[in-house]
Amino acid sequence: MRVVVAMSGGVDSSVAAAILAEQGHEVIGLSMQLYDQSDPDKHFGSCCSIDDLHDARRVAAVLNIPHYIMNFEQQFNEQVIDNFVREYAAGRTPLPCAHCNSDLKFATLAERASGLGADVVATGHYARVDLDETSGRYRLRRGVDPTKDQAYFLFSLTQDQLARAIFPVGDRSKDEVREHARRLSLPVADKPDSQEICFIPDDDYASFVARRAPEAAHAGSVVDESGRLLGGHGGIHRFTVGQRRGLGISSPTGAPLYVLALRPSASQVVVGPKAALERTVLTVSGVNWIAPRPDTPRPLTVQIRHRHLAAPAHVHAIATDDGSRSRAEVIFDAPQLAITPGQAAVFYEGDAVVGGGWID
RNA sequence: UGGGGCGUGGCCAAGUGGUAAGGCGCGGGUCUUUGGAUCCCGUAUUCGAAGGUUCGAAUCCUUCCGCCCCAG
Repeated sequence: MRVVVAMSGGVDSSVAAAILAEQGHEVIGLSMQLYDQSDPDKHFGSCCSIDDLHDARRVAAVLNIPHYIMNFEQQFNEQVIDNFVREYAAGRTPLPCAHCNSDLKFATLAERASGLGADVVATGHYARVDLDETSGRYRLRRGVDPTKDQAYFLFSLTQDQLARAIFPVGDRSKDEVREHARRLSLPVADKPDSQEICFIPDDDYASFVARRAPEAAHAGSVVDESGRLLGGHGGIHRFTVGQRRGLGISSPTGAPLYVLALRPSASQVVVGPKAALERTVLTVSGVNWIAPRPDTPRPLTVQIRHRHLAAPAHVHAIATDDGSRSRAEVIFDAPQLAITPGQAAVFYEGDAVVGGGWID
């Protein structure tokens, strides 16, 4: 079978390509160029920098597979970065990796793959996909390595996308993947794991947002739940629900303060004690159902951020104004801390992703 | 000059005789393909200065220094 592998230049996607090649597939390596690489003053983060593209090319050479670089600057800008900036400007906390996956890797890239005559697209994600014979639907499951599982970032993949997706490292541990890379002498075998936001060069995401959305980056006030003024801030985009550090304010009681909510229209940051971060109910929009949609409350577990231990809850679809039922309500059995608008709430049944959506 | 208040780590600040809370900030760590996210650890031998009382003082007394408010 002809397979396109999205190669980021990291260990995981490199080993994914290696595994497929070893299995005898006709593997084509594809890398996405996401930034304008012509500006020497710009240096980029952990994914898809010029160095990463070189790494991908070197790995492809070792594996003896063809490798192409496709320019995705415009799409990345429009679908990932613009969303990122817009969300922060609106007082929400974006999850760019999820957009990058669904909108770029499994949408645009899959399209290009078809152009190359490939049947499927593989990535280095720690997740698994299989066909549920009884329902005829594809299932998305967590990766076997619980410390590296990335199913959370893939919740918005559609049945069509899942049908053509392969995750070769999903049933391996990170250690096994690195070992595999060393055995093949892949030049990226000991490359550090990526982290942080790949398109923010210096960790200074706030300036990045302020540059792209100056109208949203104006000063405002920090208030408590009763509206009492506690201090000022340099822009609502600098904060996220649940945040403790960086407020620069001591509470009158001496207890730590956490961001409870952001009010973009008033440019207000609302803070309060940790206990005030607890919520039992949330709603999500833009829901993608991978398993059949539950129209009545169904017991599942729900994960509200990466690295959050999915918590027991009842989930059911709710109708929107146009009746499309693209929203859902989640009622947790026990209160959860810092449910953050803009993040994804992903529903699981065991290790299978039932669906997920964007927290309102 | 008279009256009042206050001086606790870089900042806010609790503590009024029993051997320096807490928060912010900062440093380090954990975690991490979202979050200047969370979480953890560290951060004043010393309480404006000098004396005194006491077994023991940031806390009581004396003097001095500095700041603030009111009066003039």
